[in-house]
Amino acid sequence: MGRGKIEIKLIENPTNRQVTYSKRRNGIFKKAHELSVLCDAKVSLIMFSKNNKMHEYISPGLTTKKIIDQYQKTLGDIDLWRSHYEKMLENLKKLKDINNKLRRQIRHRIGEGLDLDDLSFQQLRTLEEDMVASIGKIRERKFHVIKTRTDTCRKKVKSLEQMNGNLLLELEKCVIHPQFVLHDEGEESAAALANGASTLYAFCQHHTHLNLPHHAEPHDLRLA
Amino acid sequence: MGRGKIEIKLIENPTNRQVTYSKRRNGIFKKAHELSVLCDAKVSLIMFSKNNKMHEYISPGLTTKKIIDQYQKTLGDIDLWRSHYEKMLENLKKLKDINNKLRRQIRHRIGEGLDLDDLSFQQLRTLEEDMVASIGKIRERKFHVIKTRTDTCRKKVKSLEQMNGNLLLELEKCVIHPQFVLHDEGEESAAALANGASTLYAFCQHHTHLNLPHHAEPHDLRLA
DNA sequence: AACTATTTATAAGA
DNA sequence: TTCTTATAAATAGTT
Repeated sequence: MGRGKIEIKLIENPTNRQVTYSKRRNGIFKKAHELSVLCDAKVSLIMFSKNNKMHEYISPGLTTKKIIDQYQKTLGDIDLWRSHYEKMLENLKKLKDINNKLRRQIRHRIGEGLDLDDLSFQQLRTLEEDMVASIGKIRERKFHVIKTRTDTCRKKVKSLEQMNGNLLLELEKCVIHPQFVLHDEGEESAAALANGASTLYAFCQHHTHLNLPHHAEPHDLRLA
Repeated sequence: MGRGKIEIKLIENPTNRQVTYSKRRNGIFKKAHELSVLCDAKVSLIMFSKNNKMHEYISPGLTTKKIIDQYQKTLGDIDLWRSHYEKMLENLKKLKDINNKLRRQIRHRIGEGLDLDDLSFQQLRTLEEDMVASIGKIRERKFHVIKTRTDTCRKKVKSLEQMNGNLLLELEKCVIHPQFVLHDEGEESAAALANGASTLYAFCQHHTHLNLPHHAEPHDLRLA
């Protein structure tokens, strides 16, 4: 009904669609109202546009709630909410069961007395074997972590030793060619040089001791 | 629209009203569907005739429940059901979370590689210590079970030995006082007695071997 | 939002 | 109910 016939399929043009929605919505509301009056029918008409704007019509003297209540009552036992609700309850129960089983499993693995009581001898043996295997895996992982750590540490040590060696070489050059050191202080250079060199050397030794513990393992390793 | 114009007021004639209801209902449903398709709108249309017959239309791919939910949400209705429902959803989520945590804990205790990776060295050590302690408890329980078993077994053995002894004594009595045995068979009693006695003795010995293994441990114990 | 040529819905009759 | 059909009503495209 209009200038041309249209196919009943989504109107792609948004403006067009919006206009049609608006016009037809009014048309439907009018028809709903006419039906309500002409036939004394109870009509609930709820609609959401594509952009989720809501519009509703409800027969005079009624509320949407009343209609919905009657609707649910009519559907009776096939009550959408009830079945949904019951499914959720079931789900909750299942999850709780699973939870309890998991907890029990953990308590078994922790070795809690009361829970061990309901394991058979055979089950105890299996559990023990499992645990031994698991501990093995955990230790493996632990040793891997240790190894990684010590490797990293050793690399650091090596690079520091190298650096130390280089520094010492540099220092020796300074001692052999005093003109590169303390040249600002003029006549005091000899004494200052002797002093400075020994201090620097001590410094090197000190840091060698602190940072390069070749034989002492780190604290964590002793605990392992 | 029809042969004549009608006033929008209750149709008094019931037949007429019913016919109009039927026709217009179809018309409205058709319009509702067209609106759904043309404008991608969500439409819920519920109606009750004067005699409470229900009819509904719902946009394709939707349920009346969904529409009503959205309706309530849109109105911001602080619907008891909704809050209840949402609490349940929350509950479900929490349970799932707990579930996952428990599973993770178990996987740690089982020593699953990927899950161990996210434990620190310190955590690994703690876990290992825990496991060792747990294994200790499991072993304790196992040994307790073993002990109970062997004790029970020994008691059985003792009582059976006793019984055996008693039986043998009884038997000896029979041999010494043949009048208590086979007295029904009259003249054949002497030969029967000799035969019977030896058979009974063999029987005892046989069962002693089968049921009283003093030195061999039960199968389960060897596996422990 | 108003107009209007057309299509669609439907009241009344069969 | 369903079909028919004259007519009222709705509305697509246009302004």
